[in-house]
Amino acid sequence: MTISFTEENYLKTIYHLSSPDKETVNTNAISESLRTKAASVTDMLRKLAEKELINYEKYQGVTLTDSGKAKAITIIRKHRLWEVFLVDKLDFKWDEVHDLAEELEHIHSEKLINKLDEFLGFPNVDPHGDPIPDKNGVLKSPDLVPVSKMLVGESGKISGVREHSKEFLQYLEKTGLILGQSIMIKEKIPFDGSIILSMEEKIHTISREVAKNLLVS
Amino acid sequence: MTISFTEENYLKTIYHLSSPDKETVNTNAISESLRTKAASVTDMLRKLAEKELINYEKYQGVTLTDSGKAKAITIIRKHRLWEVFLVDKLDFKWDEVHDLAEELEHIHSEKLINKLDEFLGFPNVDPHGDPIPDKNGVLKSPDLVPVSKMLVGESGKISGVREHSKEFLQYLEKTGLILGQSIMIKEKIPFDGSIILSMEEKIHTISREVAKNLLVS
DNA sequence: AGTAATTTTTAGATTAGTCTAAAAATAATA
DNA sequence: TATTATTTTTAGACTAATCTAAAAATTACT
Repeated sequence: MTISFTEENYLKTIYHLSSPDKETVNTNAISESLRTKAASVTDMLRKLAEKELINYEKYQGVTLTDSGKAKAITIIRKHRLWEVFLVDKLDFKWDEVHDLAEELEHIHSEKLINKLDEFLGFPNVDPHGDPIPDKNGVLKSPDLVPVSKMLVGESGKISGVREHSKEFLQYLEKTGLILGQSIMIKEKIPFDGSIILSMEEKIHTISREVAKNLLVS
Repeated sequence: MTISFTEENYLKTIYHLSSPDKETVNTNAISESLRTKAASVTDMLRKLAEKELINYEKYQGVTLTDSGKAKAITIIRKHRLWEVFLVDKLDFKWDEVHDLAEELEHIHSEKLINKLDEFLGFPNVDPHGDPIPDKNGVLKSPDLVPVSKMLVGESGKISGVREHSKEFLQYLEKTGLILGQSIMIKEKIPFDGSIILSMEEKIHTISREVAKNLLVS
């Protein structure tokens, strides 16, 4: 069964929008995420259901079937491996690779991706700290916590981000809050949720928004 | 101006079908090469002419404009660089990379391709001996001659192929007629055009068809 | 529970790329 | 040159993915 570029994007989006606790994803969420209209989403959902890639009941939202989930995970694997390639081998910056990987993830060749995996040394995470599914679709996600959830006095290592926009990543880069850095929470401001932390002997203040999107282990 | 995947394929095909002596390409040649119907080609030609990528007069065939040619060369550059990557870095065989490169050549990023070029050490030719245009679209084609044109007693180094099918490349591989080998013409059989040559002290016979598609320098 | 607000779906249209069948132009040949 | 054969184009239709506008279903709120 062939699966189009567009269908792949829908599957990936549904995968990203579903969480372990609330698996079902609704039409509007998908349309927002893909910047299409809800009506277009409905059409596509019918098509994906036809192909048994999703479970779909009118007005009730969707979940991925096993085969749909497998497809989505393959795409994510490809996306993240390409990101590693771009950063590690071609010297791209971590804030430059997302859009390119969105294109590369649709190249159809299992052999290619497995050889790329090997070439890169079977990496476990991509440049943003996101885990890379293995050849069999197994994804072991290290459990990371957002800085916003840490308590005063706790420390940890920056290990991932929840938001992949260029703006956010460039801000982190500029501030020095990059993967691998150790931080310690000094103070939490109740008023606006901003957080004061120390890193390499220096003091930094980050907003609640940033704290929520920065993950430590 | 955006240019679609399909439009790119038409440009590339037109480029490949035009030769220095007979630049204009006709509808049927394109439709055969792309395995579409002539009617579809006509539609697309109108569109490409509209975008000033080709010169098109009804019933008179087409030529590429400068901008169309530049686009075609960029695609060919990408194709060939990806082939080098696949063979040199990922250990693909030279007969496995064509179709994959056909997909990869449509990834849109000048930065990517220039970084890839650098990563590969600015190669001059792809795994089949085809020259790789540089960043500015300059393509210096080493002039190769088909084995079929060589005279008895002449020798040369295998440096390219005219045909990229898996079948042909696998045949060459099996026979040992690979790039870099030195050969010497022993005899040419007038009856069927087949050629007897020596390579590494051994004698090989190749058909006219093979001789026409194997290039030496 | 009944009404209002929101979400989702249907209906009908559009664009890109393709197709078949038939018409028109060009090329080949008697 | 007249006729035939070939090539190319037009006309009209189809599919995938999208859209807008309106209808239907669900959810939220008195």
